[in-house]
Amino acid sequence: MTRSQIDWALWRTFLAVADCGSLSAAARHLGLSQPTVGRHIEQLETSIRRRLFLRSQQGYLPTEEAAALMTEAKDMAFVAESLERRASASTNDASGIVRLAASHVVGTEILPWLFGPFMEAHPGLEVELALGNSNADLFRHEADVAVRMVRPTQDNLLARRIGTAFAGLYARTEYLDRHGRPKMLADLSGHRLIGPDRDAASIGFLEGLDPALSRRSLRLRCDSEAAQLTALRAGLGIGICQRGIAARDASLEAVLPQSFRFPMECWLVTHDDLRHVRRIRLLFDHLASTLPEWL
Amino acid sequence: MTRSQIDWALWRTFLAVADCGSLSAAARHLGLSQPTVGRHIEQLETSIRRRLFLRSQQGYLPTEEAAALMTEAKDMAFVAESLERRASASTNDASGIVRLAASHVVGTEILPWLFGPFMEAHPGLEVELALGNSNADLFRHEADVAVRMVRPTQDNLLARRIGTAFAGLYARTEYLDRHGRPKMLADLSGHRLIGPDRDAASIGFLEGLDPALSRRSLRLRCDSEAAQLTALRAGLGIGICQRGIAARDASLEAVLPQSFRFPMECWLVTHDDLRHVRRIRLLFDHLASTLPEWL
DNA sequence: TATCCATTAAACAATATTGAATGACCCGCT
DNA sequence: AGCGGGTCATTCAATATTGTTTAATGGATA
Repeated sequence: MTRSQIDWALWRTFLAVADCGSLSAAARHLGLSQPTVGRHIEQLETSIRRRLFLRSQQGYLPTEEAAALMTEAKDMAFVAESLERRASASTNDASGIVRLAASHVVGTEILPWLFGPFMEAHPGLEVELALGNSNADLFRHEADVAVRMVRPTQDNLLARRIGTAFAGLYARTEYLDRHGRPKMLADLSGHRLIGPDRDAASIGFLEGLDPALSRRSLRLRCDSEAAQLTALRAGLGIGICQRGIAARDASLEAVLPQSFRFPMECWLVTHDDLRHVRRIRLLFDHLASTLPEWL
Repeated sequence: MTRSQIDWALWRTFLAVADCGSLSAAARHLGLSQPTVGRHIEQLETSIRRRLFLRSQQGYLPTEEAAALMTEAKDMAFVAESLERRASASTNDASGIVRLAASHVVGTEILPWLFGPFMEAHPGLEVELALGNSNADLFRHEADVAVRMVRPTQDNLLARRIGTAFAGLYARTEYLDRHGRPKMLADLSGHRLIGPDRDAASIGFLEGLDPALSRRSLRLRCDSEAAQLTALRAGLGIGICQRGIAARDASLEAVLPQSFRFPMECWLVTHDDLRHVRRIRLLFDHLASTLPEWL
């Protein structure tokens, strides 16, 4: 069943020391004393017969071996946190914490607008937003519900198709007034284009749309879509934006809307076994009903 | 960083009690005494202000709330185990435990044959086989390396395409002697077909190949592919089998090999950050070089 | 160079955790 | 009905863990 011999608590202080960089800092963070934290590390090191930190008067420096364990230790922390969160609220109460994962853009541009009436209706509920682009978050227990733009493949996930978001090219009206409005795709080459930097997925996606849209053809490159959006709004050039978001911004104007438009399926995802947890169900259903009109 | 307040060790005994069904059994299993296990549960329950077990003289029965936490608690155990395993062996030693995930069929029919020379060459290495059909195992830290028949979608995974395995219809020669050899697809309907039971993915897949292959057309249904294979070998009927496996079994004979043959990409997958861990790399490379000829 | 602020390490006392032992209970079996 | 095997709860002493305090060390700063 459980074959592990090492006290799980030791991993927790291991993580804290590695993150904080010193016994003392970790101790403050964990609410323990510096000697105990030191003893925990000692204990862990003798258990695994391996040195995890280089000691110095300036703090504890993780060895390579310790660094290799960090991702897993973090996972452990995620699970613990999630476990605690789920345990602290009843299954069928409309109270507790719900953690929602989404991309930066969706999380900043759309979601906040949807929470007003929801939080009004359920005063006991707390919502946490975990923004990022990884789809791993549901698996790593970083969130209870996720808004995703790709169809989830994993089983043991409950997914509902919310609708289709369309993305297109947009630019600030002032920019277009000054630099002209492209009439055809070829006109784009003369423009300041905004797009991804080194994110392989996005670049590949862009080139798939039109081979002319290589990475080098972009004048402003940034992997943060939120920053790209702000750049658009600042009038720096032409870039990709979701139609729904652009539509709600009077300063933005569509560019070549008929020749450049691609759909993105939008999915709402949660863990299978959380289906019947009241607070999660509430958020899930609320998003399912309100999100579509924002796409 | 770590917002959890609850001692991680408590979750460990929580899991043990829920799994074992009683304080005493859990205590034996954990190497603790029955009173401490009881105190742990008490402590956990007061921490989360929720009752996790129904007490009785016959043992501790998990409440619904506790049941809802089980998957996560198990995940925690997986991570802890994996952490311990990875920590106990040096990054650049050819020693320690490597855990390999694969389907039941691959794990029973192919992999054992590949380990001989490998374990000979690396006496310090221990190999664990985690057989199952879920692709979640890498994520849930159940394994270090996985053999998968679908292209892995997650990022932060290192995947190498091993080759293409072909699957086709096969039956035992005796069966075909007695019941005749189908000459065309339509002939199949008169035969005893062996296939999946309720596994939605497999059923959908089968129907996609040929609409005639509905679930009802199957005479022996079982979700275990290994059992299907044994049924084939027992001469119970016609079923799907990987070409490589069937080729090594003289009693099996291909059925309609030209009209029914579908490819499955075979992938070797590991975590990104484990690329440089010696023992994992060794297994990965060994499989990459020996597996293709067995497909 | 002297001082201050951070760190780790060591020693000892306070505290919390644990285990052993016990009694009470329930179930199934003979 | 009585017995054996399993369970849980309680008590108290043994033990292990923790915190406090101290001293020593290194780096930054004036």
